Amino acid sequence: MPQAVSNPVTAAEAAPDELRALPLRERKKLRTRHALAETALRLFVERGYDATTLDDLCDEVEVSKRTFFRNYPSKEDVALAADSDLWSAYLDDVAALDPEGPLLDVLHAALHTTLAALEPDWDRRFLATRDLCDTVPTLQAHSLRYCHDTTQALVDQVSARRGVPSDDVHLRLAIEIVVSTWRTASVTWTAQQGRGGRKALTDLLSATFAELPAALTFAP
Amino acid sequence: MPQAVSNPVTAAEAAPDELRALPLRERKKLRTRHALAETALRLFVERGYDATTLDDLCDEVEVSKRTFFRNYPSKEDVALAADSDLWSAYLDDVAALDPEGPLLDVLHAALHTTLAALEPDWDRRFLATRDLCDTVPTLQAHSLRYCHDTTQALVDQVSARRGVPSDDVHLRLAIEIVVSTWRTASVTWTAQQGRGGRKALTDLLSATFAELPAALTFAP
DNA sequence: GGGATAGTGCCACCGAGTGGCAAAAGCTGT
DNA sequence: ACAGCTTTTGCCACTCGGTGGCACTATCCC
Repeated sequence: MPQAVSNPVTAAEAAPDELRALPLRERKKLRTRHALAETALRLFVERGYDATTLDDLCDEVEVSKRTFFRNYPSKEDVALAADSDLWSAYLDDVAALDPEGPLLDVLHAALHTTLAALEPDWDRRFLATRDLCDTVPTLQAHSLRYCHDTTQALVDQVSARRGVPSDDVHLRLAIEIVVSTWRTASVTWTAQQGRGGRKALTDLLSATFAELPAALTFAP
Repeated sequence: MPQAVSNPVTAAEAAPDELRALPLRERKKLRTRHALAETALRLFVERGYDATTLDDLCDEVEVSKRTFFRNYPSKEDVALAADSDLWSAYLDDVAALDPEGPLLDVLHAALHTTLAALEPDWDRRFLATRDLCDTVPTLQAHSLRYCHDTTQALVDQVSARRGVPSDDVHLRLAIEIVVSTWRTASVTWTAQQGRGGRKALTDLLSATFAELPAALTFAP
């Protein structure tokens, strides 16, 4: 009697190295997690976000809806996995940093570090996610919530690290500006369909940071 | 046989002046709109956002759920009516403005104009809304979407008005910074439970704008 | 008055999200 | 290899937010 294999590894997406280390159970879980995010992004782009039900997605990935919700708290979150990857890596990187010098420069530099370390196909996923956000209001909303949560987490982290009170206006302003600058750079990059890849994005980021002083006195 | 009055005016919230001008049908509709927003805010604060179902709300206001959705597109939107009031008034005010001088100053001044013109009880509603946002993630998300939509609308408006291309980096940066500054001031105001009322809020806003240059070079 | 024109209520329906429990898969010992 | 334990999964029933359709009522205009 042939054994029913529940989660076979397809030849295409074989052995992702680091996974080999983990126990089998964890590997399986991570694999369905990735399959869910990947398939969700594909379906959302192909058929549209609203037109794709979670039942469709779960059919495609061959898991139950219950399993989906054990991996992602909501339909929005699976669509925004690329955002989540960015911000959680960024928070880790900033935490691992030696916080010397002007805050804006430190956070700017850390962002470059984070971008450089993301997986190669993050570009594509992030770009697709941005397109989705531009057409689906609730995705835009939740994407902005990620920014906001990151802002708050950064405020807490920096305030704890250096002796700044967490309600310091300069602290919050500076961090809000960092995130706004990132968003502006990313909007510009997205507007040109991500042309130039990640290098173009990081260049754009630096250029946008450089324009901050001029923006304060901008008088068209 | 006693006539069934569908929407009687309670003594407490009588004749709001300007409404008298409108045709009866519109007046009724506006009244249920206000009742929905007012009651929703009260119930959300009293019982919690998630614990309050739309059926509860509709029972209280004595309208059908269908009628609710003819007035507000979602549960989030009725909770964020105060945000919506602010931003739509702001967009109108900026549109009616003569756009001379540094953009940041113009938009800052317009925000004061808007705040001064809002109804007296807007303070209370806005403060309650902010508290809700701090505990309900989806409200936070949709509140941020309002900010983002306003940002985008301002970009379009200013770019059309003056000869600036709508993808100009300075333009977007400046407007993002205005909104970030507002959010920072409003967070500070909320953190102290809105002490000092609207005057304190506008003072805080000016003070926060004044700290922008210092924030760029902030080095704790 | 009477007919056009909203706005409303009701009903059936879909999809997102949750709780509970039994089955299965993986991880131990021996 | 097998029994016993833990973790993960699948299934079921359920709640609630949100939509479409249609009949009904209230307002408006003549």
